[in-house]
Amino acid sequence: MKPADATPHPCSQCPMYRTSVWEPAGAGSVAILNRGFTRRDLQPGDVLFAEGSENRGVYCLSGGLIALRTHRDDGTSSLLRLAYRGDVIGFRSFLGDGVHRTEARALLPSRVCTVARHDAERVVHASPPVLARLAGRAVDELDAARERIVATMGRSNKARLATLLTELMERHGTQEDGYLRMHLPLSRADLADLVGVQRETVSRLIRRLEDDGSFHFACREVWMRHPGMRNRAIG
Amino acid sequence: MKPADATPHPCSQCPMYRTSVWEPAGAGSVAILNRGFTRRDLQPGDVLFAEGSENRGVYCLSGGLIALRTHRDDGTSSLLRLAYRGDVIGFRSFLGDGVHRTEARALLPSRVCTVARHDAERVVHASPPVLARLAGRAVDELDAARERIVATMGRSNKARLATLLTELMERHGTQEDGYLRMHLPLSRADLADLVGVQRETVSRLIRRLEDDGSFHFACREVWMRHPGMRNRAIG
DNA sequence: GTGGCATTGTGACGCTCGTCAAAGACAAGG
DNA sequence: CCTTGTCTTTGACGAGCGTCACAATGCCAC
Repeated sequence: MKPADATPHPCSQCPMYRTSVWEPAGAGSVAILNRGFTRRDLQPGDVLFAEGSENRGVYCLSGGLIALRTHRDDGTSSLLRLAYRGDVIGFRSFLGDGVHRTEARALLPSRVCTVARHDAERVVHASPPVLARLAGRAVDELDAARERIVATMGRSNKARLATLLTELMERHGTQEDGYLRMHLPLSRADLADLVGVQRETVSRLIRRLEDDGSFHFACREVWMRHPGMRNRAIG
Repeated sequence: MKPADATPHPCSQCPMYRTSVWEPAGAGSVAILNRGFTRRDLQPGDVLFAEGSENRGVYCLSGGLIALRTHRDDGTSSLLRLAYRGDVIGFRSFLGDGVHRTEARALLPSRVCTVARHDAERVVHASPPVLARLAGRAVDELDAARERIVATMGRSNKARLATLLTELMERHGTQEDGYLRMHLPLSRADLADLVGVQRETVSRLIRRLEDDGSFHFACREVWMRHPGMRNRAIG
């Protein structure tokens, strides 16, 4: 039989390996991981899992952008979270009741690493530190949700939209002679969900941000004044 | 030496024992639990832990009512959660970075069972199912926070206040010739925090609920029409 | 009782946002 | 080309809410 280090950890080549939830898996768990590990590429619009469906595994996003939404009975939906590289999704239903309460849909071409549910359960059972990391992810999500609640009560819609755009710019923006520029990965309706207002209001908030000179919009193209360059307007 | 069952589980007499996070503790962990287990009674206004303080343990509420708040830099605060009997608090910082992000303050006379942090860590290490239950609690909190976000976007302030009052009535109300009556454990400011509006708006929402005939208020005394008795007004 | 102090209710005002409606922009498909 | 559907913007209107101000109430210590 080969020594244990002959079966490398499936995430060992991943840039997010150090903070991966699977990183603490013991030697025995690595074999399970390798068996239950699959990769999948998603195109924009592809659904990784549907709301109400049964959990089939724990997903780790190795690249791209995935939106987690809930749908209300009146047909409207709420965008609850954006997942980027290194984020783990599906752990809520994995740790909880086994049923997804959100829909995961790709907004950009994305790649997810999946550990099938049964194998994930075995790994968690054999390597409790993996469970501890999953719990840590749950706490992070809880913090984010509470931060959103607090921000809703304490800051104006315009300020929250500006913050959201700044965060998006950090992830999707590119430098362009003094400005930051990005192609918005979100529709106006999605922006509205994240800020907590109606679509039309987002249009008006965008207009007011442009009036302030901090942003310039052309459909989904956005220019933003570099942080620190507060004296020049855009456009 | 006595057999293992000579040291009973410290929660074994608790009405919430079956769902307690400590219930799955193994025989060895029970000894640790008994050593690190303390009870504490809180009076209204007493602070169990302060925002920004270091986690000193995991707290299980065996009775009463505790409010978890965050404070913003402008001096205002947000009431994030109400904890009742059986709820576990302090696990966020225990599972996370070790620093409380909320303040826990008793609203009613309360009793908390505490497992000191060091001992809790040893128990979790020795009995992974305990960690799984803590993770489950984190997921529950996450669900509650997301539910609140979704409700904020999808329902009117008046409807959310009515829902909140109904939930409070279920816990604090007593039957009174066809009505439910309770003494509100929350100030108007706290109600405002939970609904997500200003204090004055709560006063006006209350007036509108009274105009509808569904509630009657006298300071902190509240009467509510019994669910199903929709034909009679109150007052 | 009296004097603070916190809590609560009320009024006025202005702004923001939700809602409804309509029109333009754009891509996909026939 | 036109049609269709989706996304986005704009306008008009009204209701609701935040803000400020002030009065009323209740509570507690003295």
